[in-house]
Amino acid sequence: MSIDLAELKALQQQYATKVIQYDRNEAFSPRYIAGGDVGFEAQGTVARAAMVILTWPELELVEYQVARVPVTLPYIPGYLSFRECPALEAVWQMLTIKPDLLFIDGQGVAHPRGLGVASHFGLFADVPTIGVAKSRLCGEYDALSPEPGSVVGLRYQGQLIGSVLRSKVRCNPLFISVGHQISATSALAWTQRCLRGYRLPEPTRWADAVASNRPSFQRWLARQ
DNA sequence: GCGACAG
DNA sequence: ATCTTGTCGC
Repeated sequence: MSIDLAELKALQQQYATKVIQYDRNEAFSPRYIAGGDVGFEAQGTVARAAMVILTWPELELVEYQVARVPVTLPYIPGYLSFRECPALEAVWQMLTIKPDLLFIDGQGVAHPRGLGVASHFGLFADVPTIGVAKSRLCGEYDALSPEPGSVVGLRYQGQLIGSVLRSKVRCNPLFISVGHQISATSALAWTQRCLRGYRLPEPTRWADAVASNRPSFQRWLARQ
């Protein structure tokens, strides 16, 4: 049976109206901040989602989980959340510690219909989320200065939908956008606060390390 | 019709 | 995303 994109599109438009783009609670001090990422294996037939729990403000890894779920949809630009959310939901339920804030690898509202994977999952899990993408899906932005820390707005159809941040020198910028239950200002601020000298903020960096079993994660495992 | 296009 | 080694540069 073929994929009914028109149906998924209608769902996105419906879900998008439920996304909260302001802070759930002003000036909150999170205890745990999480990161989520999804990879694929077995010729792309299985989605492998990883989530990590870090303490704030130390940003030390205290828990990680990995879930494998059969893929039900191919990658179609603009419909990524339907492909990755099932796996993200699976790892989410495995966590013994639920975070106060979750960073997701991908767009939040910086999406043609305002429902990137960070927003879609935040809505489903009812948790504040921030979308941190490594490349652009839609929108335009002015040239970015080479200095780390420089930021410019991401616009789409006359609206400000996110921020383009040079998190590290000589690295391509990050595309930050509201996921759910957070303001655009806070989304950018928390991303900056979670930066520790690498291109990716710690939550997303660790989630990627776990999902891909990178050396940094292997070393952490050995020390446990 | 042509180019763009998260992971 | 994934397939994959070395290599140039800070």
